[in-house]
Amino acid sequence: MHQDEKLRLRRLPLFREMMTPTFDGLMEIAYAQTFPAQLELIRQGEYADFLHVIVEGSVELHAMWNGRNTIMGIVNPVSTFILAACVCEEPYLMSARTLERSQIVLLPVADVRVALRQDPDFAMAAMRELANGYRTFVRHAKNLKLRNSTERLAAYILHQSRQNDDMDTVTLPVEKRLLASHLGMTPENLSRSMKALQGHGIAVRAMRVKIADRARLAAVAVPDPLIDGP
Amino acid sequence: MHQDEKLRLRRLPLFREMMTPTFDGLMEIAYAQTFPAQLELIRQGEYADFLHVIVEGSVELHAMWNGRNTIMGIVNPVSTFILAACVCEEPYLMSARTLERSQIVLLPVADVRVALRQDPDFAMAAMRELANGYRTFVRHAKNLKLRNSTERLAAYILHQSRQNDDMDTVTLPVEKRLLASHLGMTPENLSRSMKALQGHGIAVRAMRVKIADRARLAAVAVPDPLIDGP
DNA sequence: TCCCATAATTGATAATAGTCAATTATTGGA
DNA sequence: TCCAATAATTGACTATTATCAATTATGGGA
Repeated sequence: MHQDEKLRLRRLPLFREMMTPTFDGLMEIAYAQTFPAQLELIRQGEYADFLHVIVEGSVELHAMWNGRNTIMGIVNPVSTFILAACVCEEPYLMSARTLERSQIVLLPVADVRVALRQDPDFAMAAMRELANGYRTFVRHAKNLKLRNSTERLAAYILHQSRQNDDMDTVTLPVEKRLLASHLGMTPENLSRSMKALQGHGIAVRAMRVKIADRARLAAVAVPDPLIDGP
Repeated sequence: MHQDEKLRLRRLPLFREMMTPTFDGLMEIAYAQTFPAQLELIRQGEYADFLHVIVEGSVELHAMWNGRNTIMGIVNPVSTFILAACVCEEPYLMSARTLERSQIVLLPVADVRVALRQDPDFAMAAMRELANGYRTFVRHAKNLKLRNSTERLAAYILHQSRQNDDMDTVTLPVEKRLLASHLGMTPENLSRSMKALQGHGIAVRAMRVKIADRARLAAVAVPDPLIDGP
């Protein structure tokens, strides 16, 4: 663990407010590791051994059942994942795989649990982190149940734009087939939905989506912070 | 708050391990209230004022968007709901409505937050509660994305049986139209899926489902604790 | 016990989404 | 720069799910 990595971690909501001794204690036993692309970091059904913090690269959370597979989320730096399985001492519900070469900091769960007990600020931060994770999946489920696939895509594009300062051009952060899986549709259907939305305010060229008429796109998406997030 | 209500709350995972003074302090400002059926307790988009504990009756969590509506979960005694919105100080993502006459204990969020800071055992329990809620919705999303509607119904029936000591006769705990919404389908489709499953090991008479051939039903549902819960 | 409001079912049809196969783009390495 | 592997798109078709309308069943009060 280098000094500047420590500092980046320290800025995370989860670690920002914890006491310095607790933080330093955790950092001493933490280790950073660089993984190649497409590496399975976590397999669903196994038990948590480390809390993961992604420092560089990107990681996909996915789930499998009966030969089917779906992407449940994509994690970008700097953030933690699978805190819930660490707290519960129960098996992972999702697998995690690097999408590209990624640097990950690993914190042994036993030490994390000790730190949680010792440091009320850390505990409060973990609670907020868990509450946010909970809310993310409530939103995901609402999105799936209340919108059809074209509406989900429209909402996704608007939300990406919003995350980027309301820029009129959005560059999709992942391959379309991954995005399709995340949005709960097939790649073929994503393609057709994109085409359909070209009659509703967007223009598409490869990974770049230009929002030509925001109002028309919003009329399809009907954006809602209680689904799309703030 | 009567003494026996206090005791019932005290047995909940969230309150079981907290220190007695913290618990008693919370109970002093808590108040129990009985609500009629079909009463909207919480409206999505509003801010949390009370942590809710259902002591008797049942409550439905639902979400609305653009004129559409879906049931996200059903809460039975004795358990808490909307802890996440309390911790986050952010708006509710779901509404809550009594399904029948229900008794609910209300704990002002401000006091809950103070107790969380003061009592590490309570904080740890809250963390576990949030982690479990998180996992519930991960499972819900996996169920929606990986299974089709008949498979979801089959899995639901098997899970209900499992919850009831593997009894061969399951009595649906809610109206079919509510179950349909929870499972992400229309009532008409639930009806048709029930009929389809009659060729796969079940017999249905009104709200009673008899599992005649568990193996055949399981062949459709492919039960998985990582989706259906333990 | 009967009645009636409401829930559940059924059939017909439409909308939505998935599958398969073929073609066209794209992109990262030699 | 080109080439090959992979991703994306397209078309035809199928499967799944929703909608609408009509009918039948159910269960809680008078």
